[in-house]
Amino acid sequence: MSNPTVQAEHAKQNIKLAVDNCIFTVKDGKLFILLIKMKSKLQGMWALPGGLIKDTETIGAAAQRILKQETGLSDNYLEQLYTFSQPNRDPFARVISTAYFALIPDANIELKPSPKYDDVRWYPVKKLPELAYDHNHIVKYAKQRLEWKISYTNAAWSLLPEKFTLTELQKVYEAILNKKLDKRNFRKKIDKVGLLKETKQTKLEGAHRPAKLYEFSSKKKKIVEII
Amino acid sequence: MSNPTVQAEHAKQNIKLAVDNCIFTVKDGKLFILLIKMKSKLQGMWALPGGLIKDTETIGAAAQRILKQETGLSDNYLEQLYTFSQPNRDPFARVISTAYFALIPDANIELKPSPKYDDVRWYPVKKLPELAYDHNHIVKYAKQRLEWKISYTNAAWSLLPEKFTLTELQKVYEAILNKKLDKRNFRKKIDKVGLLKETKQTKLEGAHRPAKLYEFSSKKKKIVEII
DNA sequence: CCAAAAGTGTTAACGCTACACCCATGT
DNA sequence: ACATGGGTGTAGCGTTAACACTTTTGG
Repeated sequence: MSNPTVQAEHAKQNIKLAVDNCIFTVKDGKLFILLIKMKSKLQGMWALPGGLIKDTETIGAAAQRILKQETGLSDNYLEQLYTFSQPNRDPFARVISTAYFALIPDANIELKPSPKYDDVRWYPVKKLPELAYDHNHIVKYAKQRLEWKISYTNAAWSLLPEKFTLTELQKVYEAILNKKLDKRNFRKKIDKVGLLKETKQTKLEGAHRPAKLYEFSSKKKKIVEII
Repeated sequence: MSNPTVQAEHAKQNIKLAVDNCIFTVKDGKLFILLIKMKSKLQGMWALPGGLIKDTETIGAAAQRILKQETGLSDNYLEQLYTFSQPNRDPFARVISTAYFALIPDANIELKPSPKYDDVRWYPVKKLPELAYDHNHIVKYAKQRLEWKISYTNAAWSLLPEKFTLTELQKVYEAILNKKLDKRNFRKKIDKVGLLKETKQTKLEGAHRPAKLYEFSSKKKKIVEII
């Protein structure tokens, strides 16, 4: 550190670095996002689950750590979204936050509210409350990315259980894109992409023909035009 | 700051925040990136121009400030790329860096090496030297994004002067995508997108038919499938 | 008149969209 | 037998990719 200018700049900087997670799931054909209810600062407001990163971890690792804390899940689709840096985004300190977004399968997950928060809940993204900080803005950004991801990559797979029917898959797409899709055309495309394989099992649910169950032939992330 | 946990975390964090710019241009049908030669730390190595962000500015503003310092240019296409956070990416301190990328028009720009650096140069991206920190990695990432941008948005316009010929435009695409394009199909697509308007001027250059000059009918950023 | 880049249309293959009926099951 | 969602094919249209010759200029 022989350069005094750099040293001076270093000394001056007084900024904290955080991560905020946009954790999505689809349930009953509706898109949900995980929110927490804040204690202490901004008490009672809903916000994205997040936290400061540690000196020795990457931001991605921090996001994963927090995802696991909130949902118990690991090894999911998790992707850096954007770094938000408005100086006044946090009224209490200069905090720059890197947002991540994660997709988790239909969540009959035991949410375990950590002592850090007053509550944890899945909120339908169509009717979000006013969130703390710039989190409404972050969620808006995340929704756009999600739409893109689901249309152009195989990320949808992360929202489904191990085995699923084609109708369930289609419902995931419809929930995220917020529009109806044609059943036959949808199946043609899925078939063309060729990432699914039939299982011998079927799913019987209600008074109608049982549906074939499918699984992924590979779980690698791919860029594939789907819709 | 009533929560002692948060306070403790705050107190512990010892991370600096920087920005690194990937500034591209196309010259003579080749893609270039702006690099600086380092003084002091890692002396003699080439690196992306960057610097620490200030307590009162956004990261984007920092990127713009640095772009202006290096090239004198402002008001260009400038976009956040990714935030790189490997704990060991900077051997001297924990520095997390948000990379930006910028496109500037064919650069007969007076590069003014700031006293911070030993040299500033345009490097052809096809033969980059080994760069400082994780900058080779950042550039790789930036190249991918650039390919995508040029294919699916009107970002190419940022690489051209006010008025330009269709062949010049095509050369920009060919340089970035690193492949030849069909002249007639290219022009059909450009025409369909409808963002250009003819001027009455032509450009005469060498012993052949002069080319019509075009300009943009709008400079707004748009998402448009082009190639 | 020759060299060099500018400019210009057509055809064939492919992909996308719209659309309607039979199937397997539970009650 | 009927109600419910599962499952399947085709025709028309638009988009893309491949391809070659004429035009305008300077030398």
